[in-house]
Amino acid sequence: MAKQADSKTRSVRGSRTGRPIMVLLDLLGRRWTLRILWELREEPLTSRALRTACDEASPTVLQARLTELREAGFVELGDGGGYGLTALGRELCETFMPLHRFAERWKSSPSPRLRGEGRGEGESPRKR
Amino acid sequence: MAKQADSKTRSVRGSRTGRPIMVLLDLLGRRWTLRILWELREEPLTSRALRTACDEASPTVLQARLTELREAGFVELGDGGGYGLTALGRELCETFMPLHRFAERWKSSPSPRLRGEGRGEGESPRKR
DNA sequence: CAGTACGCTACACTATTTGTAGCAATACGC
DNA sequence: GCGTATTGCTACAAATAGTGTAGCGTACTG
Repeated sequence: MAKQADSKTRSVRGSRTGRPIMVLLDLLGRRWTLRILWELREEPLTSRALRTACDEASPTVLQARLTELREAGFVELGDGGGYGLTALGRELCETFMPLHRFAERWKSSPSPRLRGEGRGEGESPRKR
Repeated sequence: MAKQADSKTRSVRGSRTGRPIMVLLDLLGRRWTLRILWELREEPLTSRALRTACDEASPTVLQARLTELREAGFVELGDGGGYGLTALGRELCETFMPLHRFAERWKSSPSPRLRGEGRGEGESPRKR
């Protein structure tokens, strides 16, 4: 099925429009992708070190994500071994920096507790 | 689905540390999560409209993501029906705005073409 | 040569996502 | 009231993606 086209063109599920933001959103919305970028933000890591940093995620996915990220031009395999962000990848990562501050704020905010309001009225959350 | 604890506490795969950034990264690194936030950035949408906006994604995942996002306090179900971002969700979405610009720049940059450099092999293709 | 670390792959198993169908509750027109 | 349309939401089998463990081939070091 010729699954690999140019990583910017291939129409995976979640982005059939071809709009770059959608393709990017789809790429980043895969398991471990954001985490990998995050772990690589400071310094390059060897594949093994990256695996450790990512809570021992299975090498299968890591390898898959790393390949996608390399195709996208965000990550590269340094000649001495070890993965690092490209200039582009570093830019992308910068974009997520505010996320860290946001996460800190988020964890300390009160849990909204998901009320079944709207129209279910009263207090019957799941009765159907 | 009794497996839901507080969305900030539950230790899903990908975030066993409990560090908020990890939890957030894990939550956002699920399929459709980023897309949903993106589609909701302008105005609230009904579940059906959201589904249409997301290339007819299956209601199952959408519903799951929407619930997670509601538990996290990023999205809420308006009283008139229709999902919208909360103040917190809007903040989070702001964080991603630079992503749009980045995506545009990205699509027009040259494809790096993922060479199999690094170690020995000069041009052996990664066919499998 | 043995010992180690590297990038990467195989493969069986499990979890998540997809796609299609459909339900209950509300809102409108008649 | 009765149809009809829309809403949020769920069931469930099939497909896909991710997990976990093992191991390969290639450098390095001693």
